[in-house]
Amino acid sequence: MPRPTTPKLSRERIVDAALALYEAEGNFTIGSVARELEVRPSSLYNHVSGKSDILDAIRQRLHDDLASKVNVDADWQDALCAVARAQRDALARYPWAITMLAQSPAQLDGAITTVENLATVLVRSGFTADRALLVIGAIDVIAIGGAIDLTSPDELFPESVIGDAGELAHAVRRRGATGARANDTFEFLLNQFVQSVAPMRHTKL
Amino acid sequence: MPRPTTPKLSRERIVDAALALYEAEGNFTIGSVARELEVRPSSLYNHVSGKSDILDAIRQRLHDDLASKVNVDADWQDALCAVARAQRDALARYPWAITMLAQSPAQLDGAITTVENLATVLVRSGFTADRALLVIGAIDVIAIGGAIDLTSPDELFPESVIGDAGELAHAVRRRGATGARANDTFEFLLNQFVQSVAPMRHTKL
DNA sequence: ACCTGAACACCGTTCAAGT
DNA sequence: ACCTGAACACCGTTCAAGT
Repeated sequence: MPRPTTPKLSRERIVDAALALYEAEGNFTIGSVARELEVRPSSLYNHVSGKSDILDAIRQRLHDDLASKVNVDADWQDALCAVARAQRDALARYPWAITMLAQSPAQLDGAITTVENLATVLVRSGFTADRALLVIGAIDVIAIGGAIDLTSPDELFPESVIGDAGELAHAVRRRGATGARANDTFEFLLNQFVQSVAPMRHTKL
Repeated sequence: MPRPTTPKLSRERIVDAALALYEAEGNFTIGSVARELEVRPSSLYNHVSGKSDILDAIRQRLHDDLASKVNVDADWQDALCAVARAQRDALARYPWAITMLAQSPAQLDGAITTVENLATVLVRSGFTADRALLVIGAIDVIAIGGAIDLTSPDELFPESVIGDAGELAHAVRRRGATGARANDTFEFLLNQFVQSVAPMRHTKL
């Protein structure tokens, strides 16, 4: 049945399917997307120019997702922490995409509005524009690093490799089990950093 | 000429070639490695079990590289900064490998000795073991995030998307051009963090 | 306008055949 | 023990052929 009255495919449906497969399996092929949409692989090329086009669309969509999560109606500490957490969580959902997302952060879409909003909050709170940019950049680094750390194995320091003695052994063994490490690290770093920049307001560099 | 007196291939030579290709091109195929070594693709399978085996070997090697770069004969601030910078630089050389490296940090090799050494320095300087682990974890997050940030385009906020007005426009325009942004951000974050943990020594949580 | 089937170059991998 | 060539299943992509 070629040429149905209502098209079986659309760019959006293709990107949806690819993203779903990516979330579920960690990757996708043209063939798997086609199978998902009950279509032959070659059909996709009527709507997208190729796999890289699909990847671009996914990146676009993830960036929009990210930008929409930011609430800037809080004081500057909360705004910074909220953005950092939202970004880390969003990035952590798609660990395979972290590098991809970081490669072209602004440019495309809502990413820049996030930055603009944050900058406004910071300047309003007494940061110079230069310092605001530094702080925002640092928050980004924390979010990205935290996201990757979140995808690491729970025990960054497994028993087998630590042994029973040494400074680490005891401390590591004291810690709760699952997923806690990356969260603790992230919150610790984020809080330390945000606190540390508080004195930067209204002072000369 | 099958079966030369001295083998043309070895596991080491294969990994060397793959790593070189990865550095140069950002990826490698079994075929490209074989061509580099003037051999047919199937020959490789006498020395490695497959492409994933080569990737594992590369990861192994990068981790060893990382561990060897750490000097722990400094005071704790310098030790932390040195490790962070060494890790960021090493990771930045292989942006494609960052996720891969972060996935299995310890386990394999010298990575754990880096952590042990750092922990020793920190505890000697008055940190509890628990806090030392948190600090080391945070340093890791900073290094990883900083490495990815380093691979981002120089202008995280390109002119085209910023416009002429707004808080950002002026600050962005004031900044020097190339590669400076990521470095500034990294050093800023690193210094802020290291300073912020100084008061943690010899105090109760 | 949109789906299809055949075809192409390429990929990783296996394995019997050579020496 | 180690390299080779043929073969396999799979990948992304193109394009003439259908309606």
